[in-house]
Amino acid sequence: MAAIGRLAGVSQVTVSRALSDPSKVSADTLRRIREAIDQTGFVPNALAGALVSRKSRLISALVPSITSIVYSAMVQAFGERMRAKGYQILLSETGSAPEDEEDAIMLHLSRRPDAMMLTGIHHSPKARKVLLGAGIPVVELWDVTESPIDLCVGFSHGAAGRAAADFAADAGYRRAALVHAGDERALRRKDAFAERFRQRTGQDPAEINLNAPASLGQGRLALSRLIEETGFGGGLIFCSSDLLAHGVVTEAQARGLRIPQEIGVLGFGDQEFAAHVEPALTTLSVDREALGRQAAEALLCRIEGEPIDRPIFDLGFKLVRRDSA
Amino acid sequence: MAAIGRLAGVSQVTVSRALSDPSKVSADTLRRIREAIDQTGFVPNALAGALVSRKSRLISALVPSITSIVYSAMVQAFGERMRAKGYQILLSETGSAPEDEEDAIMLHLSRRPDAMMLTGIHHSPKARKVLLGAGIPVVELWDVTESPIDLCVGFSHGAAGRAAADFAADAGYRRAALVHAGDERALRRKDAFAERFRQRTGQDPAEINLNAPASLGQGRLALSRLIEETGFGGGLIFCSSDLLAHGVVTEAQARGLRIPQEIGVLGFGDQEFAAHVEPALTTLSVDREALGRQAAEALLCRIEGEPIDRPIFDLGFKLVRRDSA
DNA sequence: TTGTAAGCGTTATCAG
DNA sequence: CTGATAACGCTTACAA
Repeated sequence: MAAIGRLAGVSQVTVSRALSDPSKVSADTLRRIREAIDQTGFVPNALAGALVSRKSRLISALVPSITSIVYSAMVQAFGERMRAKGYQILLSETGSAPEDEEDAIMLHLSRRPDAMMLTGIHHSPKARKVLLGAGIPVVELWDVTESPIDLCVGFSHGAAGRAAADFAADAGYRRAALVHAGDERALRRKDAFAERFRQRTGQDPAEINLNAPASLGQGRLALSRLIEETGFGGGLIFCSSDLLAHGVVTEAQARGLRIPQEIGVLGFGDQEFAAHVEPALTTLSVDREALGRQAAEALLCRIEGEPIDRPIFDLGFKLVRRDSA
Repeated sequence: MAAIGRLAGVSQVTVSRALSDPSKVSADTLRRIREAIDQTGFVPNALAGALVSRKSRLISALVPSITSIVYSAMVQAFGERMRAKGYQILLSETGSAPEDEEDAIMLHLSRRPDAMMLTGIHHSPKARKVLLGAGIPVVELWDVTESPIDLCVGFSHGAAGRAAADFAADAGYRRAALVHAGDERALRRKDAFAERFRQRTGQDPAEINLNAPASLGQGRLALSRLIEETGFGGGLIFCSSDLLAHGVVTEAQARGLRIPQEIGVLGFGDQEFAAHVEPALTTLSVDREALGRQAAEALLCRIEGEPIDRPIFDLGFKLVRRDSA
């Protein structure tokens, strides 16, 4: 900046002002500064700016995985809103291990983000403590709790599981099976489903825990295992994601099983393809974009010091009935 | 750090050393410093460190979209390798407009990343200039060129299109159609396919430009339009992504068209589901993880000052013949 | 509207 | 092994 100032015949501070608030500088000075910048290809150092102003304009975001459309669509909406407000996103994948999340949190905090977005409401005690001490707004996503670190935006997985079980019972299914990828929130939906389904029908659902990232191939595998290992002969299959549900549908068709007559398939997420699969997937719809947008909005309020009446945002879910169940 | 030093009875500099290179500090001092850090919940300020050391340990990555598995899988592999080496990823979506990319580049550069990853080899002249001036390693992904900004890792889209056309001609297809989402690299594959197919068969392929993000629904729409608008009656359909191909397959089945007897479907990418679709997709396979890993490796070499004999990495592609064509 | 001075929290350098 | 001192490149007072 000092060099630019010399070229434009002004001091370094004036260059700083021209860049951060052009209205504070005379039109002529501004023009000369702009020229000097164009000539030299000067790029201001945001590190130095953040250091002294204590505002990094950086938001950190921690998600289990970016290859899952579930999280990437949410981060996309989150990032879009943040970018519109002049913030950049520092994104990290944390996997599913809590200790990895803790490391990632420390690393992110060292960059002094203006706010942080976390996935889920389960964090190590140290992570919680450090986050509280950082004094920045924090939003926890994909779940709701009465005791968030700061803010939370999500929905109740217990309620989602019960809604799925009620749908199954109401639709007359007497048997059910649960297919899931082993992620913590999916487990809670599954447990809630099992409990409610048992109450309603007296039957225990069969269960396949894939312990692997959800994929079409895993979904096909799940139906095969369900039939071969548990002797599943028909009923409703509640999958922890639409991708698994799509796999189950594909495998059912390959085996000549009729959907929904012989087996019903209930997905989760209402991803783009759900409506276009043949037969179209019945699924629990979650608005991932709304989740991301609302999280951004809430953080922005906190950053700008606006009051928030209730830090818990329950965005709910919707059961979308199509043709697979 | 000064406060930690006071607690541990040492100077601020010693604290800095204990953190950056524990071997430079006596065991006893280290222990006292660690204790003080645990007590206070101190998190070092990487902004200040980066400012003075001129090493931010930040790598910026620019991709068109993170919701496309094509890019997210690549970024995942890239990020994994970088994280293992102690770097963090500053990720931004640039969309497809070159001027947005230019803005994103400036913004990223202001954070003084140690290296930068770009998607594609087409950038605005100003972007090129600024990048060259930044003096950091740059890798361009998903394409190869004889004149990269610094490094490039990818494959030839022209060769891919020609390989697809040769496959079609060799397999005896006399008619072909092209379905694509309008992205620049897909257009080059398509053009190369069209030219080669014309040479080989004397026929011009029909074409559907969806001008929308690839999705299962868009793939179904594409086949409908192909049949209704162009009167497509059979032949090979070359899709710009597996997702579109999956949509075409789904729509064909819904219409009772037999694959590959009546229409052949050739995808692009070899995504996870390609092998599990019914019928399994024949596709051009691109190793996205290898792309990300190789890009990381090349940047790491540059950062560490190791010599690179040839800055152009052509990772190629493979035609995987399955059942859809 | 512009300039001066101070300082953000580190690392690098040199000395002991 | 440890400490003092000087940057790094900005923003924030405060003064002119």
